Amino acid sequence: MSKCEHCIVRQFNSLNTLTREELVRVSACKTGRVVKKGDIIFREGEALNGIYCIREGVCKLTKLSENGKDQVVKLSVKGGMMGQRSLVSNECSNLTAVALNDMQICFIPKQEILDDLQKNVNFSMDLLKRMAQDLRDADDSLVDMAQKTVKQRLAETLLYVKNKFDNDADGYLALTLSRDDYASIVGTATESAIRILSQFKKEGIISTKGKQIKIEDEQALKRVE
Amino acid sequence: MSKCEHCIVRQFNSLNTLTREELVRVSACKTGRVVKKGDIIFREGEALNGIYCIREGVCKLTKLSENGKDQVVKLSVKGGMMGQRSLVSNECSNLTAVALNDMQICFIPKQEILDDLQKNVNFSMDLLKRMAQDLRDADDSLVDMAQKTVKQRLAETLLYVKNKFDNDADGYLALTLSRDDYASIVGTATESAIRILSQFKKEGIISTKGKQIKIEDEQALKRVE
DNA sequence: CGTGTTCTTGAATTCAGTCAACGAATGTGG
DNA sequence: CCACATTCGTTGACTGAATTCAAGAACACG
Repeated sequence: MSKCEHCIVRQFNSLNTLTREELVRVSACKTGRVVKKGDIIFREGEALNGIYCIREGVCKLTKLSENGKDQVVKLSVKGGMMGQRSLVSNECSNLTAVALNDMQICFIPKQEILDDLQKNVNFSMDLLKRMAQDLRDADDSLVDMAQKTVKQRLAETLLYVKNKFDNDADGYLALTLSRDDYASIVGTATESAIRILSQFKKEGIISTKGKQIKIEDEQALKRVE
Repeated sequence: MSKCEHCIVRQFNSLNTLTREELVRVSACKTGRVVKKGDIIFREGEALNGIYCIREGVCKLTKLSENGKDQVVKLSVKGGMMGQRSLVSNECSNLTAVALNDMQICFIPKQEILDDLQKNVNFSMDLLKRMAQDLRDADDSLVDMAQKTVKQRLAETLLYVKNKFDNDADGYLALTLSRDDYASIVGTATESAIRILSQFKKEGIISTKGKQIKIEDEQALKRVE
């Protein structure tokens, strides 16, 4: 298994602030894992005992609402970390992580990270900064969720996916999500999401091929109200 | 002005992890301020240059959505801190703070806090923990916002206010909010909030006297769906 | 091939937002 | 202290948005 100190993915997250020695120690106790599309990495309510670092692939972090529907709270991608929040507050996971792709992830045990947090101010400050950013993002999403229509949120989600994952060679969104996933990100019923997508299609704003989506008129999406 | 090292409010927030000397230094550079009900403490987009510590009173943290409506993201109370997120990520404020009561607040300049964050691991870890908790709360709210009905959210808000602020001598909620505030917490139109409140009233779940609200049947509120 | 999942559409219904109007409460200046 | 203006709370009627239920088509997979 490759070593953390040589891992390029690290540059995208807080682990980049660790010293060489710290990385070597982390590397020594980490474990790798391959995850297939659709697999659950961890579940809401589960004790995590460490953090995950995503080497490859994408996953969704969801939370089950009381009415039994999953709500996607965040998408995590290559270079991302998962489980920091639970680790820091010493709680069980608040979210469920499900792979949207085939993935490769690393697991770093809790104690190692806690030690580094205590000893390396750069690390704790970086984690603090990223948590602050996550908090801002969450607040922004909250406001969108509360104040915008399903149509607006879906338009924003499409733009988000395009910006974050770009297009594939044919111009389709590089990250392919099911209609269900879209609905669960936007916070609506699957049929509602589908209905709006087909409306966008009719208006020439997007085109589709199976579950793949191509954005034809980005400006129009930005103008949706 | 009273000194931080003697301030009892500190025990409710991260400042409690500071050493006596650090507190003395903080105390020396802090400034106090009295804020009247309805006053704006800081605005979205404003540079904060420090953090606020609430000595007395309650305020709402809101964010303006694109459609021009304010959404309440959080209520901050006695002992709470505001502005940490912006300080940590070195950004302008993401939220507007408006006093719901007459308040007393203290302001501690940025540099002082940043120094302490660098030097005192207990402090940075505590802040990290609290930020993690805020993030969890935000995620939970997000899911509620996305998946629950206005009625459910309003019921939860009433329960939240009761639990967090308790009742006054007559059994009315100790924190009196305007119908507008309730609507803005729940993320709905004022009339919708009013309509549901009068429905609760008709069902004997709550009673009202002017803008004051008394919860008559807490269990019924918990059962709302 | 079936068989199950995912996608799609229709119709009926419920939910929530908007506009309009009015009374009650609150605050202000004379 | 009163008259006025202003805000806040309340309700009705209407419209549009979104959910639900139902059913069929397309697709994926063993």
